[in-house]
Amino acid sequence: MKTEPKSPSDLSAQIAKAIRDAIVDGRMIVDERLPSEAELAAEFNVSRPTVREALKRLAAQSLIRTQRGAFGGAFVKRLSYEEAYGQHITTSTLLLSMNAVRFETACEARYALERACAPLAAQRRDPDHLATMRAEIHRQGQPGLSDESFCASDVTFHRALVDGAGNPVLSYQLAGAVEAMQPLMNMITFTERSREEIVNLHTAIADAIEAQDAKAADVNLEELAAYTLTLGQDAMEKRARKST
Amino acid sequence: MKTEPKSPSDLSAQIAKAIRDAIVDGRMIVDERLPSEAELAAEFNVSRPTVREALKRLAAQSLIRTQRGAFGGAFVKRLSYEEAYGQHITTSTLLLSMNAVRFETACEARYALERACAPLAAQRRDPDHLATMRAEIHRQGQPGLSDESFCASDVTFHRALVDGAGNPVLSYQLAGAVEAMQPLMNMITFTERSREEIVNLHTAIADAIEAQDAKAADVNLEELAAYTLTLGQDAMEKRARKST
DNA sequence: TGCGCGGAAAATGTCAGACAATTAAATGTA
DNA sequence: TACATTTAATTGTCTGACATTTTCCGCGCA
Repeated sequence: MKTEPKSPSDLSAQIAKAIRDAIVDGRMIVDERLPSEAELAAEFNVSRPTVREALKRLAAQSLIRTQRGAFGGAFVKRLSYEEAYGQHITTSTLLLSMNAVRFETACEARYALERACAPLAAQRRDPDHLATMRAEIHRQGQPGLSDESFCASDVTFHRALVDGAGNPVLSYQLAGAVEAMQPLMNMITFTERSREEIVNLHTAIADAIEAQDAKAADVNLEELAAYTLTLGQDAMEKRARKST
Repeated sequence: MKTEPKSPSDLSAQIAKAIRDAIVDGRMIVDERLPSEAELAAEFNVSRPTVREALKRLAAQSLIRTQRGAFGGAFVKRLSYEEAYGQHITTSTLLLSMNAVRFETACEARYALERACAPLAAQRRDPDHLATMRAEIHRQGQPGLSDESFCASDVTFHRALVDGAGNPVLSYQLAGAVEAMQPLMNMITFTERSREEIVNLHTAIADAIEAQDAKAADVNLEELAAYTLTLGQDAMEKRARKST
């Protein structure tokens, strides 16, 4: 665990990088214990607070966990799907919101990815996820539902579709695309008319999955993508007009 | 920026969360300056080292950047695509390596996602990315190329395909899936026979993109997926036999 | 008046030492 | 043997100090 680069400042970043590298390329394995803070401080010739800052950086990335007490310390942490999901969603959301990504771009990405999942979801047809989809469709038909709740339900529906593919790696990669769209979708005002349209398409998609008809699922997803796009563009246009 | 949860220990995590929430849900905007460490310490009733640990956590997620000197401090950082890529790739790679994801699962996810990009790449047919693909195909045909280099070239080829869709959000989401596969692919020994097969399929894919023939691209990607899967399964089998 | 130069000030980066809190192992006792 | 107690190791936090970097402001000088 040597390797001290010579970039002048930010010792804690250098130390974090050295340890991170050791973890990423397998020189340290899951649940292995790191040296104590005092030992690391001695090893890198820095003070304990500096080492601690480095360790906190790694903790923020879920690379280590710490235990207090005797024979405690920092341990290499097994990255769980849940934590990876969370990090990915946070990053994706920020990426979209901070870089003023166009609605069309995000929408295109999201539906392209979802359409990749649909055939697998149809093939596997998981009853749990199908039930979730049906439940969310029902909720979306309730009158008096706020736009935000409608959006949240939409996200849940699509997450169920993605998870229905039964591939956790796929679910992880797509979690970001689906969830990060929510803030953009929240700008849309869903009229009764558009809700009906969406619910119909959702129903068609759920039916197709249930019937294991990948082709039909794809067609309806494509239509939903096109429809969402027009809704989004209308909303963007209205915002633009209002601000001028 | 109040909100102090009551979980007992780990003050720095609580403070980091409070600030992160403020950034994520837009109460702080890009390039806005955070209070100085001393001010934050006073605000949260903790010492400066504790505040610093919290800030380092945020820095590790590229949420803030710091500047030294007068009128320096911590600023909300605009998350760039490059940094988001990097974080996503690191997380994806660790997720796969630490959770013993089956080769089949990762492979299925990767090709499902790539097939989602292919129609867009075909439609847009970017000359730069096409040139990259051709160059990598040429490299893959060179005799004497190590397995590792072959893999690296394969990743570059597929990255070019994905980037060819011309959708940065899509590229970001897929970067993890493509790059994180590399360690798994590196376990495979590529015979001359299998390299030829792969190069042929790569060529067919590049041709299809160039001809804007989405259907042909999809078919060849599907075939490549199936072939990669058999290669991977062979390699896994050999490893299993060797270890028994 | 205009320009460069230097010091003051503000902020982060780093260090040293101390104490508190927590936990597991070692030790002692019934 | 089983249980309670001590002890040692380790992280969590605080205080105070100094080093370093950078900007701003005013001063001297042409």
